[in-house]
Amino acid sequence: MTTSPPSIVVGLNAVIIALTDGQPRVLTVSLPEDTPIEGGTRAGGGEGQRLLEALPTGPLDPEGDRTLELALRRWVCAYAGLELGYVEQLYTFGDRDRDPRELGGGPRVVSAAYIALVRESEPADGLGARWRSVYRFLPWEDWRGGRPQVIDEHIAQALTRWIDAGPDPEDRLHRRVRAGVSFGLEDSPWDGERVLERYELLFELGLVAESIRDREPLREGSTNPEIHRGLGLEMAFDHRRILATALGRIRAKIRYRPVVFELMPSTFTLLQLQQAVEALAGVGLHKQNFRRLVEQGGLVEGTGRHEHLTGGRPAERFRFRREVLLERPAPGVGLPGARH
Amino acid sequence: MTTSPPSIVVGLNAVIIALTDGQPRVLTVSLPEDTPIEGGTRAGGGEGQRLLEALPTGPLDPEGDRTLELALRRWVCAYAGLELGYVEQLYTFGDRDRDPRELGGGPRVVSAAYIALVRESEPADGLGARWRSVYRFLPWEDWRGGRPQVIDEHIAQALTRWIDAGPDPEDRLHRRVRAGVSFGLEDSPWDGERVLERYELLFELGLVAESIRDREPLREGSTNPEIHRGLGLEMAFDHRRILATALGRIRAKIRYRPVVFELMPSTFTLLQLQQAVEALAGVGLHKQNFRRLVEQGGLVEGTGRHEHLTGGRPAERFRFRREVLLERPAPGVGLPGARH
DNA sequence: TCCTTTATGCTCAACTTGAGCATTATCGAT
DNA sequence: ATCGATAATGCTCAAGTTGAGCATAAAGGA
Repeated sequence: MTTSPPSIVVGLNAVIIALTDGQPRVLTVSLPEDTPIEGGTRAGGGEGQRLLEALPTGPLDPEGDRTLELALRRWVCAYAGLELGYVEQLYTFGDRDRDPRELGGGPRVVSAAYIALVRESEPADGLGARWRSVYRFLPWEDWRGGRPQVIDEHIAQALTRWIDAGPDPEDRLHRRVRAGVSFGLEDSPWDGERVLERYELLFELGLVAESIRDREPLREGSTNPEIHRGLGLEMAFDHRRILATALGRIRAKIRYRPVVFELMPSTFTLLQLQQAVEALAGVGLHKQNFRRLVEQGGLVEGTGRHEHLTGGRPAERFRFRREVLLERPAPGVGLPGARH
Repeated sequence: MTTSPPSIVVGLNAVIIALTDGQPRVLTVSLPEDTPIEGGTRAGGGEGQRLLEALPTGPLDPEGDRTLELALRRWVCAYAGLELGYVEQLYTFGDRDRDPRELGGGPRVVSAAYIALVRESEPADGLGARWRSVYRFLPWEDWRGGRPQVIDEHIAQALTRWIDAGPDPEDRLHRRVRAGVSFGLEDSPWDGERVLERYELLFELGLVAESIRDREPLREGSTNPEIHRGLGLEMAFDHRRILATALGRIRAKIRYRPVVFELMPSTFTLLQLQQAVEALAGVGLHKQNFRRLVEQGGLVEGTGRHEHLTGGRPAERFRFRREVLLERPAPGVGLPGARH
C-alpha cells in the first residue's frame, strides 16, 4: 500500500490540568515556530528559532488505536510519562487553516481536544514539558485578588476605544453590550464561565499576540505597541483558544460534578479544597458557607486525623465521599458565596 | 495527485430536533443495511434489503469546507432542504469498528456529531427523510405519563436477572447500585439526564437490537426472544447512542440556557412552552410554578394578544425576551416542580 | 499569658422551590 | 340564560437554600 499524503489528519490535543501552589497549571511543551504539522507527535526542542508554548499533541493511529481516548492516554504516557486518570472530551476543532501550514498544501487537520485532570507531579521531563499557571495565558481570568489589573490597565480602555469606533450608533450599542456582558462591565455581573467569549473578543480586538500573528492585515485602531506585545502568554496554533475552552468547561462542570477531587490528594483540609475550587473558578469564596455546602452536601467525610501545619488551629483532614455520585443527581461543589 | 484510499474519513452526523404534536422529533433517513461507509453522502433508498433508520450523515470536504459546522449546514441544506438555525457540537465519536465495514479494510471513520434545533417543518422529502419521535427510539425516557410501561414490563426484570447473575456478592452489589442509579430504582431518584448511561446499560445487557447486531457472541442470560427483538426502534451504526447522547445534552442544557425557544414559534402560550419543556425533559411539570419561573425569570414577555383555542379561558401569547441572555449568567428554563 | 492565626459552630434574613387552593374567563350543552 | 367542563391565572404557605457575619475554639510564637 503506497503512502500518499493524507488529505485529513486527526490530531489529539491534551489539556492536562493539575493544581500546584494554589495555581491551576497546564502541561505545555515548547515548540519551535515551524514544526511539522499537528497530528505527528513532536516533543519540543528545536534548532534555534522562536519557541512557543503548545499543548501536548499527538496523532491518532487509525489502525492501532481502538478509541480516541485510549490514543490520547497512550501517547501522553509514552511521551510525558504521565498516567492520566480523569479524561473527558472537550471539543473538536476543525476550522481550515488553524494550522498555517495547511496553506502550503498540507492535509486538513481536525483536532479532538481532551481535558485531563491529574494530581500534581513532575512530568518526566527532558521533552521540554512543563507546568505553567493557566493564568499566565489568561491573566484576566483570575479574580481571586479582586478585579485583575490587566483589565483596568489595558482591556477596559481598548474595549472603550473599540466601542467608540463602531461605525453607527446601533453598532456601538451592540459592541457595548457585548463587551459589558463578556467582561462584567457596567451592570452586568462577571460570569466566570464565559472564558472563551472573552478570549475571542480580545482576539478580535487584536489584544492577544495570536491575532497579530494569525491574521492578515494589521488592525486599525490598535496602535499601542505595548498592547501589541499581547496580553498573557502567547501559545502556538489555536492552543490558547483551546485552553480557554477548557477553563470555561471546567468552571461550569465543577458546579455539578465533583471533578475537583480529581485534582486533590486523597485527604485534604477544607481550606485546601476551598482553595482548589477558588483556583479553578478564579474567584474567592465565603469560607463558612463553603464548608456548609460540601459537608452538608455529603461530598466529604472527616477522617478524624488533623493537619497541624495550618498556622492556626489544626484542621481536620477530609476525604471525598464517592457515594455521593450515587445519591444525588448533580453533586457539584457549587460556588457558594462568591464574594461580591 | 493520485487518489489512494484515505486512511481516515471525517463524517458529520446531525441530530436535528424539532417539536411536533407534543413530541420531540428527530430527522432520520432510511438506510439499506450495507451502505457505503459514513462520510460519503448518502440519501436513503436502496434495493430491497432491510432498511434501518439513521441520522443524516455527510462528509467533510477537507478542501472546500471552512469549518465543520458550515460543512454540516451546507449538506443538510443541500440534501434535506433544511436551513439550520441553532447548531452546537455534540461529541466526536471515534471508536474503531463503529462502522462494521471498517473491518473489511475500510478507512477509519471519525464522526463529529452536532445537535441542531429547528422549528417544525416538513423536510424536502423524496430523500426518505422523516421526523420520528425521539421516544420511539428511547421509549424508557418518557416519564410524562408516569413510569414508562417498558421499564416495568421488560427492563426491571432484566436488570434484576443481571444483578443476580453477578459472579460474586461484591459484583452483585455493584450491579445493583449501577442499575438503581441509572434507572431510578430503589431509593435513587430518576435523573433525566443520564440518557446515555441507560442506553449503554441496556446495550450491555443485550436488550437493544444493536447489541445483538454489533456484538460477537450471544449473551448468556438473555434468553427471552421477545426481549431479543429489542427495546425501542433500532438504528444504523451507533446512531442510537448518538441520539441518546444528544437527548441527555439537551436535557442538561435546557436548565441553564434558553434553548427551548429555538424550537418554539415566535409567539406561544405558556402551556405550549411548558409542554415543549416537558417533551424534552420527559417529565411533567407543575404548571403554576413553571409560569412563575419563566415570568419572574424574565425569559418571556406578554404580547397582549390571546389564544382562544385553548378549550378553556383564553391564554395570553408570549414571546421570548432575548435580553435575558445579557442580564443573567445562566438563564435556563429549569425544571421547576417536576412532579414527584 | 497574650496575640495572631486559622478552624469551626451558629444565627438570621432574603430568596427560591414545591404544593396546592381559589378565582377568572371561555365554550358548549341544557 | 345557566350550568359544567376546561384552562388560565393569582396567591399563599411551608420548607429548603443562600449570602453574610458574629462568636468561639485551638494551635504556635512572642
